[in-house]
Amino acid sequence: MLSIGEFSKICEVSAKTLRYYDEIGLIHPDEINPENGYRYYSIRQLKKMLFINRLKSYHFSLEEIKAILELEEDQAEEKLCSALNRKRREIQEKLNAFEYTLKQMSHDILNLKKGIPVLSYLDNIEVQLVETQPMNILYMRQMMSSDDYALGYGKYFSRLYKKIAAEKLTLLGTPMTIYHSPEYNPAGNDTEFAIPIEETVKGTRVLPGGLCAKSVLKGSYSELTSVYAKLREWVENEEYELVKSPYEVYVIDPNQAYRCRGFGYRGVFSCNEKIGARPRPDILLNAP
Amino acid sequence: MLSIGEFSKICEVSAKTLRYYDEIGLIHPDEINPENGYRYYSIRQLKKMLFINRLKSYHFSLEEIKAILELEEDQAEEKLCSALNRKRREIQEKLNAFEYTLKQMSHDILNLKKGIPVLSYLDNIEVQLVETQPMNILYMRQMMSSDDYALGYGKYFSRLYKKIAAEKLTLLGTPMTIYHSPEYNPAGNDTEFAIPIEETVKGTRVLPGGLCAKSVLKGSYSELTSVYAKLREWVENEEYELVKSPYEVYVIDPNQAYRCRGFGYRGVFSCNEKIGARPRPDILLNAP
DNA sequence: TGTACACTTTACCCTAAGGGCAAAGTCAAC
DNA sequence: GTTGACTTTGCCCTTAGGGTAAAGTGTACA
Repeated sequence: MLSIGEFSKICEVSAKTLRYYDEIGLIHPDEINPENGYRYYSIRQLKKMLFINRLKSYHFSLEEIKAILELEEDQAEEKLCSALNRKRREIQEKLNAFEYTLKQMSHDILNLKKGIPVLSYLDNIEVQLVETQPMNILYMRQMMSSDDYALGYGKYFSRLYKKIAAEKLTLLGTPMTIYHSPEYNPAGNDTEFAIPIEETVKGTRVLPGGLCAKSVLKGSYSELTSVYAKLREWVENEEYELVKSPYEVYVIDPNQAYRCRGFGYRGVFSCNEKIGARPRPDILLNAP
Repeated sequence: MLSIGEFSKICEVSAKTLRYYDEIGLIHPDEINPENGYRYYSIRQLKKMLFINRLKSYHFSLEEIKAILELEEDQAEEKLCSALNRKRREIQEKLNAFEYTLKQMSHDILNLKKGIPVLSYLDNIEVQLVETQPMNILYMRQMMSSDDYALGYGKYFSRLYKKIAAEKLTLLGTPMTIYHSPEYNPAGNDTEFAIPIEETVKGTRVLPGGLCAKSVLKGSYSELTSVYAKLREWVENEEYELVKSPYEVYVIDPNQAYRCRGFGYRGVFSCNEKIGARPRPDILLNAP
């Protein structure tokens, strides 16, 4: 039998870690001297420890590893395989996120070298007050969690486009999303996907016109929340008040980088100076 | 002025987070009502908050962000730029690590589908007892931290190869590393890089022959520690004892995946049953 | 004016995977 | 018998906040 120090050196794992793993029930020493509490590991346990290390290197949490180790013999292989596949997808996603981050960072670094501050685009966001006309839209309304959005844009817009094609309707503009939830909630947002069309059929409604604060964003999605914040800032400064669901119009394809975001506001100069924390979606909704 | 709730919604950051940032001195509300302690943020602070969010998305820690925010005006741009470059390299490294992990996982998954257990290679590690001959080696000995190894192999071996070329020496084998530290220490290991040659010149020594436990690994570096463990297991079972610095011979290029690892052991059947926790580098060192 | 409810405050405990340190007990070698 | 290496448990620490509670505050509405 090996003492904890010997076993730890063979496995290249610290003694502290081995004690911790014992505590959480991941790997229990084969023998514990009842007199002094010394832990003794058998060489048989080496393989288990190496397996744990392997799974750790695959970024499984200790809890996940414990679950894998406790699998019944007959289904172990199958479940391990599916766990590996799941984890591989997770890592692939993180990798993609890193790639995206790298792109953004490179963009910022390039700008900095040219002497352009990182957040300079904020000062370039122009907010305009516009009067919009009512619009006939084909829509689908759906609760969307924040995870759903990436896939959701493609899914729902392509459904709408299919319907337009199938029923030979007349396209009048680019797609848009209308956010009906009073505030952003990662768990779920009442989201409306819409495309302006000519005909009034089942599944269409009129998006009313009116006074609207408008900004056009040419840039990546990550800057969208800044535009949102800038619009709010403008609205506060100009002493307007948000009165209906904000919406975005995708000037180019939603999977591309050009977007246009608008809010519906009521032009009431005498109202309270702060933006209503909860927009009241009851008066009018304006288009950019 | 905006209450914490209003500011939090505009920035899409939780109120709890804002309080935390106040506590650690990252962003302090412009005004605090001395009567009730209510925090009030000005719209001017929006930009700072958006900047913090941007840096967070680049995986800067809050401490790093704080340091960046506290930079003097005149050097801010330059230091920000270098911080971004540093962080970009960090992320690139993580990305590379992820790519490597994905490769390994795919390899394991493929094996599992064929019915081959993940750690099956462990059972295929053959340990042999061999008698080796003394060898003349050209060497460089260096303290190496665990971070240095990736670059170190290339660096030191290429120096040795350059010397061999410059002095027209005769190559007799592939490169090897000898680990002189009594046990693995991430902070620094006494490491010897060596290449067997014919001539006895300055910078050569004789690597003594003798009894040696030998394993050949065909596989990725990540499996090396398992081979190390397997060798120790074998040595214990056969009741040998480690007596000199272990070493590795690179059958193919050290940047490729074939390696061969050997230990020097003294064939003493009567000695204690456990592997010495610290090998005693004083008797003999054997070649595979 | 009273009440209900939304909002804010501080305070305390929790996370994952151990690291660091201290005090006390134990083991093996000399 | 002594020394030094090893082991034990226990406690506090780490990141970036999340969750909850109790108490105080602000505002809209009847």
